Amino acid sequence: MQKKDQTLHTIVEKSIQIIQSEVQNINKIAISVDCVIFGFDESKLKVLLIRSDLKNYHGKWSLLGDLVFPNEDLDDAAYRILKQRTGLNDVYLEQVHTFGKVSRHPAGRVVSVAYYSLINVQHHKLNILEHELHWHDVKSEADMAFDHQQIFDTCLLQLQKRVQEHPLGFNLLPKKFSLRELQNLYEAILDIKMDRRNFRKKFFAMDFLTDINEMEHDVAHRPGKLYKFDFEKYGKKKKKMTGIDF
Amino acid sequence: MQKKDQTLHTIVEKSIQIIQSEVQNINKIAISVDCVIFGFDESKLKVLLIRSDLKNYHGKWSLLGDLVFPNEDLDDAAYRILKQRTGLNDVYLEQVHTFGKVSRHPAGRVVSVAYYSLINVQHHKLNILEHELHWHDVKSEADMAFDHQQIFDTCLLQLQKRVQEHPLGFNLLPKKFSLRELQNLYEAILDIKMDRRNFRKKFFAMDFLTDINEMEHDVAHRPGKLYKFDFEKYGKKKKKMTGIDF
DNA sequence: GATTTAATGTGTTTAATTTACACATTAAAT
DNA sequence: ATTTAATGTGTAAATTAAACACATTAAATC
Repeated sequence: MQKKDQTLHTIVEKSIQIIQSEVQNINKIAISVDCVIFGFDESKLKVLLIRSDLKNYHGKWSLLGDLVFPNEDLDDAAYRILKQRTGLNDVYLEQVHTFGKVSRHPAGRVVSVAYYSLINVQHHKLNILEHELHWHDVKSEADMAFDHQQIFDTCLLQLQKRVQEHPLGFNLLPKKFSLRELQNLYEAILDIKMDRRNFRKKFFAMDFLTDINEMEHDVAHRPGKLYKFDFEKYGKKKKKMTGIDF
Repeated sequence: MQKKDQTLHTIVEKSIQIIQSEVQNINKIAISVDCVIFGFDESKLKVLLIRSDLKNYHGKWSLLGDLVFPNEDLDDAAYRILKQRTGLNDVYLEQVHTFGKVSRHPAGRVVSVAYYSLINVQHHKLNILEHELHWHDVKSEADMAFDHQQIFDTCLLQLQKRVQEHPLGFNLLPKKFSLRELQNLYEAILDIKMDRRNFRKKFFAMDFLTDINEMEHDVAHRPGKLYKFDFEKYGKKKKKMTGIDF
């Protein structure tokens, strides 16, 4: 355990050196990506955080990020981090905002491009204990390093907005899900309660849910039917969004 | 004229050198901002472009951009460009997306943060002829350098979305405007026709337009009433946007 | 100054969407 | 057999969006 801490510390220190060599003396700007990785577990929206081990930020939580390589596309850097930390390919990933205040990073000038990502926690069983990773409930405040709280807030707001306009949410669920799970998901993301009947009516009216004639198992009450989201069908219809409303 | 061209050419070559020194040898990443500056004139949505003078892109149009200084906040860099090119302070400015493909810029690795800006062309009478600046109608295709077409498209889409959710559009209009001008603006931005009566009804129902008891002048028909947008009143109400719809 | 022109200003009806709301049913657990 | 905790279902009311036509006004023209 001590040895692991030592290793971590070394890695972190090395990272700092790299960042400093990026920005010191030559007085240039380094670029990093930070990923807000969302998961959904036990009807709660979670975010994947890692312990920071920088001097000034010891014990604080940090988003998952890294410097962008000079010969690496920005998006590829974000995918690399996701792969490293979760072992997952083909995750939903979306760029949100770039944070570029001069003094946002203690090690020097680092401009950070923020992404959020949606993963199915069922598929992700690895690496959590290996690194000091932790699924944090978004409703409880985490003590975050740097400007990571701001980055997180921005990404959560973006997710809340997007999830009402596009069927992103399904990336957080298993392929097969009940309508209760779907509603719990929306309620967790938007932090509101919804009427069950109207919720169901709305989704059935959209006509993108396929009844797969299976039921829930292992629930201590009447089991619900399971559905899949028909992405193909969705892709064919395009919604014209027209309506001034503010 | 030849002399001006010569000067321009020198400036451009110097820019290239700077960019190259940013990225060559040391193999680092440079950061730039590119601004999509929108204006509204003669009932048409316009974008401010400049002639590119890079070898490979001679004669093509380019967005207004520059490298970010190492000790300069990202947003400040965007404001600096706007001030330089339009002479305007206090313009509406919003970050949209960061473009970071390795090979997007011919001079080396440059990651560019795209912003769009909304200005009132009435206030902007300067600098157009000085530089090779040009207000380009967004509905006619411009032959653009680099990936600037993509950056522009992304920003226009963002504007179209935002303008339906927030009262941004007024930044493109004079303080006092008629409802026809307002409708022309929305029709130009969204590239659709709207019903005049329903449009008026909607804006009156919002109750953010102040009747200032003035009329249009110099129109060859019955003059309309002029209004102001009450930003203060708007600031007090906050719209809950809740409704899954895709 | 009479006429033409090109716009402004105004309401109602219909359709579509959203919201509010209650009870019988089911499978598992006790 | 009973309790528990959820599923599954429909309707009425309210709100919002869409379609649609005519009298009025000031300037420009004849």
